[in-house]
Amino acid sequence: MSRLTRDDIVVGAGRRFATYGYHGTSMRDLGEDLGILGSSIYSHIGGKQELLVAVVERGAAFFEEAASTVLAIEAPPEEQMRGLIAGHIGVLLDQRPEARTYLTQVDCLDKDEAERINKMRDEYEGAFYSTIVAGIDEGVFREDCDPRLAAIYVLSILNALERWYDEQGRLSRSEIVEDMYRFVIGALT
Amino acid sequence: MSRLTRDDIVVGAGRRFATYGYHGTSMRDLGEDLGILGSSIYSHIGGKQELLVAVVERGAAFFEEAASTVLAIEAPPEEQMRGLIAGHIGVLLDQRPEARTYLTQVDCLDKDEAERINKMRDEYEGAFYSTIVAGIDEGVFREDCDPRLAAIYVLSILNALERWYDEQGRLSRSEIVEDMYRFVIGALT
DNA sequence: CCTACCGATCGGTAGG
DNA sequence: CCTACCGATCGGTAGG
Repeated sequence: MSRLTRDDIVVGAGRRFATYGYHGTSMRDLGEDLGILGSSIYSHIGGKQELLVAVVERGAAFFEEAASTVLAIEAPPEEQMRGLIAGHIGVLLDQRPEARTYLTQVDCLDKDEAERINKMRDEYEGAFYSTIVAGIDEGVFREDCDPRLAAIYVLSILNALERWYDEQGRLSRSEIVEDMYRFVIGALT
Repeated sequence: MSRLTRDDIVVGAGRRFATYGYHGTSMRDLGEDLGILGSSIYSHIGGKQELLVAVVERGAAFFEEAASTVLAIEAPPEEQMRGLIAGHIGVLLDQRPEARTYLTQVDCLDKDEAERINKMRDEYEGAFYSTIVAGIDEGVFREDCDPRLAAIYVLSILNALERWYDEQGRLSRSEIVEDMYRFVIGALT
């Protein structure tokens, strides 16, 4: 049993926040998960709010990295969209606590922090938006479609996955990617 | 200033729960909104949890009523889907506090209540599922589409609306209905 | 990372 | 619906 690091605390906080929400988590709950007292957490971090910021930032970073990896490779819009969908689902399922906290606990952040995170979210949404616009410009996607709304729709489908997907269920991860890709491409073409 | 009814309390609770969440709302906060003391609320209801149940039940009932109104009218699957989309958006925007609480605070319910509400949600989802299956059977919707997943996707798009739609924004309600309908029908056909 | 606390706030009750 | 509380729990600190 060695001492915990700040990262250990942030990871533990992510798990709690994802399951019980920010307001549903006490520092004593979190301490119990980590095997220390609630008051001991304060030797690693400044406060509960700082912990939420750290978790949400990790979540945002995972999504951004996935998107920039996809956008770095030159590919037709359809393939880029497939990559964005696969990447998003990967983050959602591999980094579930951070992803979920990022998606559901943003309005527990202080005003300034919430604004910063929402800007990051808008940038990420931009990856989907640009891909759709490129598809329209190249004539492979329908023209009678508002790309800004379409980007929101695609992300809505993706983000909801975390609420219903069961890793032990009948559908594999790649089946989900394939089904969502077909649905989205069907809507866009 | 006449005395408040139980319904007044439930409506007020819906507003608070929708904005700050169940755990982010104290009985004193709620009392302040209503112009009474937190402790006075207990002359109308048994406890905070009972209040959440009442709000969430109202939310579920609004959606169910909208769906059964649509399904009561015989119509081709495409038109039925348009009705379900319009009805869902209507509830989401006209009953925003209850709808939002229903969509986001279910896991703050005690286990038995949560299960009951989730069954209601599944039934509601069934309206979308049946419509999609009918469309496939009649040959107007694509066959290579999992109707169970498609129903989830459509509801995912609809439910997310509450997070981004601005009543004062550039898009009218009927424009949203039309755009979502076109996206969904594009994906299903 | 623990001991020993702090003031504030929580959901809720008794009695009127 | 208010007064006057209750015990429990909250986020957080001082000092080691």
